[in-house]
Amino acid sequence: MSIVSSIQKKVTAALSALYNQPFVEKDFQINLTKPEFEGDYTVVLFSLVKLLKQSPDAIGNQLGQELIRLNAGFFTGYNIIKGFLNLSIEESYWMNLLQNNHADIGYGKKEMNGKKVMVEYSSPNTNKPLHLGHLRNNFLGWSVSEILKANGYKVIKSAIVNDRGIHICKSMIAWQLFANGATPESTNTKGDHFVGDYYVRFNDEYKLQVEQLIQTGADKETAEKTAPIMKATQQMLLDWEEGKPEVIELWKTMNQWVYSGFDVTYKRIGSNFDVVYYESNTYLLGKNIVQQGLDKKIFYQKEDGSIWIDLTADGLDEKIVQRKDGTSVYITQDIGLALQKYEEYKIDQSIYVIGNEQNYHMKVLQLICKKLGMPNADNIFHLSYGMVELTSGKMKSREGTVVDADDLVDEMVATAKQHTEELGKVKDFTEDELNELYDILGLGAMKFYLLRVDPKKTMVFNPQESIDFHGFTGPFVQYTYARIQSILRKVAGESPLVNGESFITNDSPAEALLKLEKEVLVLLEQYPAAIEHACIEHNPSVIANYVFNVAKTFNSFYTEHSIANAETAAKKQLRLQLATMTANVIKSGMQLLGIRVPERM
RNA sequence: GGACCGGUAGCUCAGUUGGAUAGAGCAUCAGCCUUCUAAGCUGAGGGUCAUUGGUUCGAAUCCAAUCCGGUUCACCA
Repeated sequence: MSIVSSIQKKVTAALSALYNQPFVEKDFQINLTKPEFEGDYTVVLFSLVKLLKQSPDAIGNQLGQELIRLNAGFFTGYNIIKGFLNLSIEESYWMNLLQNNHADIGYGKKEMNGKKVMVEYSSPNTNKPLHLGHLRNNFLGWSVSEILKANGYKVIKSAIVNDRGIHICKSMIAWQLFANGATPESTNTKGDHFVGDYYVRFNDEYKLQVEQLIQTGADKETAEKTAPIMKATQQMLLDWEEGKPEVIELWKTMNQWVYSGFDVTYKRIGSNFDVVYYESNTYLLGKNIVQQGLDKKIFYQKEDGSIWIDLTADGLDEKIVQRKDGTSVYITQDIGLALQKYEEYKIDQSIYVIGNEQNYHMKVLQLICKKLGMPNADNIFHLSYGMVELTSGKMKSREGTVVDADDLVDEMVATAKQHTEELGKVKDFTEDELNELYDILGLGAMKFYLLRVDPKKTMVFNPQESIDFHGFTGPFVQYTYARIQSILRKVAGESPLVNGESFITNDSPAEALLKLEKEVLVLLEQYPAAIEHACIEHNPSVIANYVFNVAKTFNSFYTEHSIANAETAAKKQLRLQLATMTANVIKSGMQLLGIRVPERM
């Protein structure tokens, strides 16, 4: 139990005893005491004033005395300033916290709770390579999965691959027209980039044809519909749906190119999936659901045969669920897949990591699932995240203003290399060790950068300034870890110091905690709460901010006080444990973000 | 036009259930390497929390209106 909730309990008990009436935690508030005042935690008294009709000072004094009377070994004193009751905590509490948890690698993580969650993320299109926006999605999906695991959930990571449809046919047509049989191998190009180039090529050609048609007198709309390359693409989609062998063959080949490219990127950034759904397999799902919905009169049919649902009573629009030609639409597939997920895995919760441009769509999806009476429809959660914009504006693939994922990774790793070489601290590393370090640092910087911001907010990336390695960054946190490891390595060589040994012994009683030591401890105590908070909010930035705070606070302590050359043996032992626990929390927290930490850097 | 999201320091972002004098990083300026890694530390300057009104002991936080920005409202996916 966290110290805040344990104080809450004690205060509730004391109040009930004093005033002979029941109190709940919401009747008052517990905060960390501001550093300028004496004390550790503060009870805000104002809300009690109303309930008890007494002055804040009177309540504060009664409560303070009662708390100390009931918890003699826990609270050591109190003071009241302007309606705030500041409580001081017995030092042994912090000593015990450190003593009991410093070596616990699983500190802050919960026992398995028997619940299953599916996290769907990444969900790429197979017509172009991944860009910065996809990276945000991937890092978020991964991190949220790790956070759920740390909170005791069993997590199934899934992806739905958008491998069919008109956009896929566009790159296929362009390849047929312009490639002359070129392949990723023959051009020495990464497969996803190779296909993406033809997608761009399609758009260039299409634009050209539309302009030509407009010049010969066609209006814009007709031109866009009748451009030969577009007509060919539409024909190809029909051929694909009919299963025409040469189209299927080309489709398979080109998708395979993309997958092999994606594999490289996913491996590099550390994404993987337990289940991969392909839209070419799922796009017919949901058709029988439409029939059921029609029978139950949740859906209705228009004269032309198309099937709809009326959501106007819920403040939304009317939504089509099946076309007049009997084919299913996007939302129908999603309903089908949602149901399939439940049936296959019996999941308690289904999380979709999808950009906020789909907020409306996901709202509709959930509502329809509810109306259809699907099990667990209430436990569908859209983890909606904001776009990554550039300082110059939005990323647009057609205007060539996308930040390519592979390029960015390369750049980050190269920057890591450059910094490392300039500093010259790891000259004895082997080639392999160096490359691993560059990866850890480069990717760490990138992931931290994308995860430290609240997911739901649109964020801005400046390609000129790129991503920093100083300050509120991944490498800053990694550096703190590496420095601690350096000390621990050094001390491990000394005998007879045993790492797990208590710093409180009979012949050397515990010395008072210094201000900076205590600050670190107070923060470390909050780690379990941070993990829980991050889970409830589905928000990795909680962890990123927390872990930065820990690193920063530890660094202040580190420059001020020596660990290996502490004043006394007991102090040394305490600080070694403090450093160990800090390192463990950093490593654990970074792992929740999908970021590795180096032993040296 | 309807719905949803956002607006906090020059820039990028925190800010818990409404709590004490609104915080970090970058950038700028001034310091700190003979002692555990300076990718670090210490300090300074920098704010009409978009605006106005309301709720109350107390508002960046809640409510209303307004302004600005974004997303969305397809027989596309």
